[in-house]
Amino acid sequence: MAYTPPGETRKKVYEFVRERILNGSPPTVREVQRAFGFRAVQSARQHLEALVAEGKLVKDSGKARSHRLPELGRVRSSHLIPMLGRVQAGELTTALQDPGDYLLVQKTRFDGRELFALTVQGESMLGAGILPGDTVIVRRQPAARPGEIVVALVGEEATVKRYRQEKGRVELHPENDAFEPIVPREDGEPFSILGKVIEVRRNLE
Amino acid sequence: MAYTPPGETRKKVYEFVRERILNGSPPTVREVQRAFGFRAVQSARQHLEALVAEGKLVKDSGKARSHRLPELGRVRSSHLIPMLGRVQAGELTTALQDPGDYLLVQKTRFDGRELFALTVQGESMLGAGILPGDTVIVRRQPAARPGEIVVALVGEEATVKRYRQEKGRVELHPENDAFEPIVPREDGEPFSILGKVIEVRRNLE
DNA sequence: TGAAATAGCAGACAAATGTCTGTTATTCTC
DNA sequence: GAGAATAACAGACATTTGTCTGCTATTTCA
Repeated sequence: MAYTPPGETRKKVYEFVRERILNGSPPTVREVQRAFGFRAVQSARQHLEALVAEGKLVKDSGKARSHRLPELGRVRSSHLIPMLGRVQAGELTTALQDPGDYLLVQKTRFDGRELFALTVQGESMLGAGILPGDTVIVRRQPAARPGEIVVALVGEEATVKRYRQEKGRVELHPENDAFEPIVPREDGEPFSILGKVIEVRRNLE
Repeated sequence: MAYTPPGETRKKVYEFVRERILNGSPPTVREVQRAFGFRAVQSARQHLEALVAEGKLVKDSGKARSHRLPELGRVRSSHLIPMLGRVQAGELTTALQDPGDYLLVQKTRFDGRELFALTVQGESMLGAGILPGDTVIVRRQPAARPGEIVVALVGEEATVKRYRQEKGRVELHPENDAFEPIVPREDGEPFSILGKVIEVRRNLE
């Protein structure tokens, strides 16, 4: 590779490695070498070592593909959660509408297996800033506290509502005057709580 | 390691590898060996090969740490984008409020470097389902099409509004009757478009 | 009981990968 | 222009890691 101004190649190496790390496969020294057309392994290694010295990368000495991003210690730990298309009655089966649909979320304190995502249908939660087409990320749990937004199974349908306790009984409230609250009836369909909505995402592109 | 019932260890190996992959460092065969106390490398390899045969894992033959989750091939490709605290006048400098704040987004067709995130302040976009505290993900671009939601720099302040063209001039419209549209004045402060809002996220936890 | 399947072990080899020493070319700075 | 700093190259060695062949033990099932 021809001589390049100081810092120029360094920066590109960083971006290359960063990209690879984020995509789940940190490169080997020789992969960096090939990617940049260096004729010597050492050329790649030089840049990598410098980046580690600068604190832009972290490395486990001697191990293969061990470059990491320092920020990932704080920020990474991502989970893939399934996009559920339909929610089957009773048990929440992980029946995927499109088996290829997964959502990437940052792990905080919950385990990824407890999470799933749904696409919102209908306008019953407009007042809470949840629009049709929005994606809600849900943590499975059988109960909720008043005021929380939940996904509940009413009959055979999954619905997003705000959980409330009125006059000693639980109710599911929409946030849109055009809709009626759902109250449990002795004769009619009961409802069960599938989980709590912990995040809302809307794609505008 | 003592003999275990068929399938039992296999399952644990899968979970071990899966966890490691999701956390960004796929294990080597010998790391699996050590993790399970196998006295032979082959014992670990046997399980890994079986998992690949079952389709639960994917592997690049001959390469170190090359086990992957099949889903990731379709879904991964993530980017870390910075959370901008303040937006400085004129140029959008990447001045981070909290340098440790990054957001993980799935890459589609845009480059990660063109993206940043902002926390919404104020209620001017309530009507569009954008609430105070929401995070908007923005793609940097100097112009927009009518109807798109943009982040614009008005004076020294960054603001989220809907971009419109009325009577032949561009305007920034809030979606809340309590607020007035922003129109460019010859005497007053001009505004510039920083980028287009491509995603809205709200944390409810 | 005996064959088939699965689990695990032993030891080795080969390829991939990290690391090292030394050299040359280009740019920057004083 | 000389020295320092950076970039790139050459060739080698050591370790890590993937892969292979052959073996024993336990379980399953006909």
